[in-house]
Amino acid sequence: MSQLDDARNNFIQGMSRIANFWGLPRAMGAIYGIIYLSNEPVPLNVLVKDAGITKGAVSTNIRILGRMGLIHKYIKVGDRKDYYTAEIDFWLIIKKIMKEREKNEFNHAIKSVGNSIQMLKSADVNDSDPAISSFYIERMKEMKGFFDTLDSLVSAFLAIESLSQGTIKKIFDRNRN
Amino acid sequence: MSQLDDARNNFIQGMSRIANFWGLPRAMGAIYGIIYLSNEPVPLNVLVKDAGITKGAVSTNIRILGRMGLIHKYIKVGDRKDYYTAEIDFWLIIKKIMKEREKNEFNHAIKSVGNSIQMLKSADVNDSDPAISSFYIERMKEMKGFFDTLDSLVSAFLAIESLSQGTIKKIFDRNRN
DNA sequence: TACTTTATTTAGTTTAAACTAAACAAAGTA
DNA sequence: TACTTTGTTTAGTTTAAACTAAATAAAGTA
Repeated sequence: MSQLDDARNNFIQGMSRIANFWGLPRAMGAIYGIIYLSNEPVPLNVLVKDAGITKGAVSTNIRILGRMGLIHKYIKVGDRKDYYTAEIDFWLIIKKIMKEREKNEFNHAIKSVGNSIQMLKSADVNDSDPAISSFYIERMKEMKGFFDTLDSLVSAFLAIESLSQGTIKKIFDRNRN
Repeated sequence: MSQLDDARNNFIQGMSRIANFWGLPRAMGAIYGIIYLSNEPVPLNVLVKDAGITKGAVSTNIRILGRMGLIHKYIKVGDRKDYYTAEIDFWLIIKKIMKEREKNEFNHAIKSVGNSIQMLKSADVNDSDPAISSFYIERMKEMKGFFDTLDSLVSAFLAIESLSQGTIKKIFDRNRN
């Protein structure tokens, strides 16, 4: 086991932990780490060996990684194997995930806050305690405001990042030693 | 079941889903939702009833919510019950979570990327392929740069938000209809 | 056509998290 | 002191996710 391998293993382990932190399978993090640290497209059988899981598990994990835009399928002509490369533009990954948030659970949940407000606003006045109703509306609006601001924030940054590759990084790099 | 209750249930359900999305117990989201939508401190027995889980489960969930700064314990004199109130300043919650990130798993994992780079830099030159080593370093630095930038970004926003309450919200509200 | 190689799907197993039920602890009250 | 009320801890159960093993599919090759 060379020092290079040690560093690589350490990195891959870190990716596993990050995945785990985000509620994703540890193996998914490891797979991304392996592909990310390869200078050539990686076939499935290598992932099976290096991540230490079966074909089936690699297959399902890699499909999800692909959907999230973290990896890309790469096909070599005259070779039936599927190869995979890592997306290395992390801002692009975030952008893709944000774009697809319309469809996802998190967005749906956030929207339900807006729905709840609407439900209260259109509630029959005679049938509901106005003090409670207005308290609910106040609290819910507070939360909705926060989510909307967060959303604007992220959108703004991704827009800046689109204008000129690496803008944000440059701004902050100037302030670092 | 009044329209008010419908809206409340809808909101609490939304909180459960958001919790679930972040890899937290659904019940934890529900508990926070219940407390958040109460204009007075909520005792444990109400949470048991409204969230539909046992005392034990409420007890453990509420401890974690407290650690995350999402709720606060509130003690009434001459009353042995513990009551709970919701922290409604979400920026403060983020700030607290960020401050405690030093101790947490995510930060540890991110640091491991920096460690891996160090391992490569201090690797015995004679004992390692320089092409692979420099490729590894390049990739790892790319990722570390991204994490550092993200970290700076979040810190900057929280600093702005600290300077004057609600600054960010105001900036974006101006741009909304 | 039969055989190989590869990826996906499926059925069943393992594992870990979150819960319940119940014991326990703490602290007041009769 | 015994009893009540409240919260926590613990042992065991349930559940859901992620995995393995094996069947299946797909597609090329002899």
